[in-house]
Amino acid sequence: MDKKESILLAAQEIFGANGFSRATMKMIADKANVAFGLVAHYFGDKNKLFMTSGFEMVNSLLTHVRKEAEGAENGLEAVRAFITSYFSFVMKNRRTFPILLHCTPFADDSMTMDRSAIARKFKELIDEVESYIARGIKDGSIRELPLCETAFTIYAVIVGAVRTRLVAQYTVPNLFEETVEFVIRSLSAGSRGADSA
Amino acid sequence: MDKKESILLAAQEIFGANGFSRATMKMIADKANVAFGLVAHYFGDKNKLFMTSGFEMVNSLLTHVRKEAEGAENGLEAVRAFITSYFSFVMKNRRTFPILLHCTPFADDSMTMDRSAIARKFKELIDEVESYIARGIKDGSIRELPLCETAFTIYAVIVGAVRTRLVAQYTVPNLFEETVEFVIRSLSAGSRGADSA
Amino acid sequence: MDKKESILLAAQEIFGANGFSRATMKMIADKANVAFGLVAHYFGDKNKLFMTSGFEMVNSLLTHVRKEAEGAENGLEAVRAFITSYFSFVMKNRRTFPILLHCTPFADDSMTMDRSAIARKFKELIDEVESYIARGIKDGSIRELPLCETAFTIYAVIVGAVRTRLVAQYTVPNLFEETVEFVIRSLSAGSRGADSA
Amino acid sequence: MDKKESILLAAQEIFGANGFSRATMKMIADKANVAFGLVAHYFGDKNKLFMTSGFEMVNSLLTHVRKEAEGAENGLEAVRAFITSYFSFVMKNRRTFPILLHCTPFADDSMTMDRSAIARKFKELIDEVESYIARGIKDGSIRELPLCETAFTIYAVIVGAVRTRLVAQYTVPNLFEETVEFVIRSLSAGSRGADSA
DNA sequence: TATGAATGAGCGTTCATTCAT
DNA sequence: TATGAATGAACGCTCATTCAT
Repeated sequence: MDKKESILLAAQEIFGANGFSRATMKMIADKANVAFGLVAHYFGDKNKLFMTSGFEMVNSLLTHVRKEAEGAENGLEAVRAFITSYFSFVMKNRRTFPILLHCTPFADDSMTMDRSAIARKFKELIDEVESYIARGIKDGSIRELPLCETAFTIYAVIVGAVRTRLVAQYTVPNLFEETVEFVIRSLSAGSRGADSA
Repeated sequence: MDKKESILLAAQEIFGANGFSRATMKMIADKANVAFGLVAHYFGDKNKLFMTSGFEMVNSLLTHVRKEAEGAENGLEAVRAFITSYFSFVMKNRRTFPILLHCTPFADDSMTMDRSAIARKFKELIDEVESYIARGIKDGSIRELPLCETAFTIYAVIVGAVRTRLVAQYTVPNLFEETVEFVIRSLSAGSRGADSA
Repeated sequence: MDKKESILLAAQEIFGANGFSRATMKMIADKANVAFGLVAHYFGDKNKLFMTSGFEMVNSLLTHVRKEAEGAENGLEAVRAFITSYFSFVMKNRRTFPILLHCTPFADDSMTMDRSAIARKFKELIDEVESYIARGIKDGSIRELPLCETAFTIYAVIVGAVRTRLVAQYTVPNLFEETVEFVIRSLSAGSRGADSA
Repeated sequence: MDKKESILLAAQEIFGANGFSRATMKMIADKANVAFGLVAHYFGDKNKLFMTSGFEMVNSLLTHVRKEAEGAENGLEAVRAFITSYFSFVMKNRRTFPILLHCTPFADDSMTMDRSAIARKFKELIDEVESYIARGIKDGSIRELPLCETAFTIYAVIVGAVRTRLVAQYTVPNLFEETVEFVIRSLSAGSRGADSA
């Protein structure tokens, strides 16, 4: 792994664990085992490094969830696949994922950044969900619901659950599994919701 | 309004808008129109002021939602009243509420604070939801569901929706209303969920 | 004990234990159990309080040592009585005496104060010693020695011993007793010094 | 002279002239003609800089006095050489030596520092004196005296004399010379003390 | 490509002092 | 006599940034 790569990885970990403000360039350089001058050399200032770190992560996430959802048999199952693979991506990248809790339009840290660029990027994820819902309504697996609001609500559920798991660290054994069922019940066109699951 | 009170109000606004790290004592003193030395005089250091600001807010919130939920006819309606009054409290206190997006076990900022005190305080809110669910299962208005996971999921939905509205600022016209229906559908014991609503 | 008196006592303890810079008006007010505004009310600013505290102490010391030394049978014994009573005064006032380690021309703290006033005050102590030496040379109990240098050296020995005991806190069991003998041996006109002791 | 070195020198002067509390990092940086951030860059915080400044000085002192005392013909002369060279070191380093009046177990400033580290360092000086006394008693140049108490008393005399000269600034022409004779008389095994001198 | 010396704005905090009550 | 609210200068310290090597 070359030094540039190790800086990016270190940045994701440090920003994820500390947020933008508390993270320092020196912490990142130390974790990457490079001279701290090299960080600026490759990535410019702190803001740019933060954005680069976050965008690289959200692109990985998008690639991951799209691949999992694309084989779904209907819209409802595509939503299920999206949420399930989202959570599995979170757990697989426990060390670096938290950068997205900071570099997100839903995050406090983002409030001093280039918000529109971040918002546009994350909108891709929500649009993905919205397309599954549209498909589900068409194929009959999802009941008639407003597209935009429902997509945002589903993403809000995911955001809330991930924060509960990674940040709040309350012990809730089957949180992720129950979150999936919670959503499916609410969407399902079939009587009695997700009982069959 | 005396100066002590105006400092607390200013602290809630400034912390809410900027988070702990970016907020400065000077910003708070300026907004409260007092000398910055007075802040320390009344509230001690920045950490204590942050905690005091957050706890005052969560206590107001608790009082508000409990009052609204206590007259509900059954468990399901109590959940509805909780969420509805939670959202109305958020909108009524748009300027000061955001302190709770930071002084929360679900917040990035809390990661350097006295997490257990915060976590205990917010647990009161989640326990409130859990009690409504238990009541709903008993009275037949809510289907059989795991108590703890469901309570946390509902709270996660609320957290996510509030963040979407206050932080992300995407334009989603009926987000709060649809969030309520989304939850009610998923909980409702009746066939076809919340169709009657 | 009235409040003014208790403030002075508290000031001596706090200044003695912390020195001028680290001592605060609030520490003094707290120890005296009075509102901190009262300190300034009675004693003016911090500088004046420090000087007042020190001068009150050195006057007590002067009164004490003069009374002990005045009955001595000869000059050498007067020196002995001076040193012995000086040390006994130190130990009897362990809590308040250390103000003199700070409000002294030999102290670091004094370097920003009105040095001449302090120097003049302490010169009274050294002049006292010098008068005993003069008397001893005249009555034959002390050998021929330069008056000024010897007086200062004796006072330096005392200063050093008190610092060793009160500040350095090395464990030296008979330090004060041996210090007295050390001085007497060096002064004594008799052959073989203080052997008779 | 590089900047690191000039900071250390400036620190010794500023700490020496003002003590720990009144000295400021800015004063030191200004005297060294560097940005104040550089002080922290090289020496960490104020406490560490103070300790480093003091320890560098005491090491120089130890090296100096040991070299002077090692050629002495007997124990008494070793004591004389120790005191004489101690005083000459003081005068040769008038600007920087006073740091040792503050970074000493006998100093008021030390009362908030890591006292044990300082105490241990200075004990080397006192042990040096003690070894000379032991040698003198053995070779007959020094009378029978308690080792520990006498060593501490001699060091106390030195401390007191240096304070009189550097801090109190009374005019006492031959203070250092008479201090040496004062000690020698008190130690000397020969009849009539140091009369031969 | 790689280093770390050097800078100084800006932060939280302390505290002597003043003054209305 | 007695109180403590109110002020702001000054402090130690952190850290992003620049730049010569």
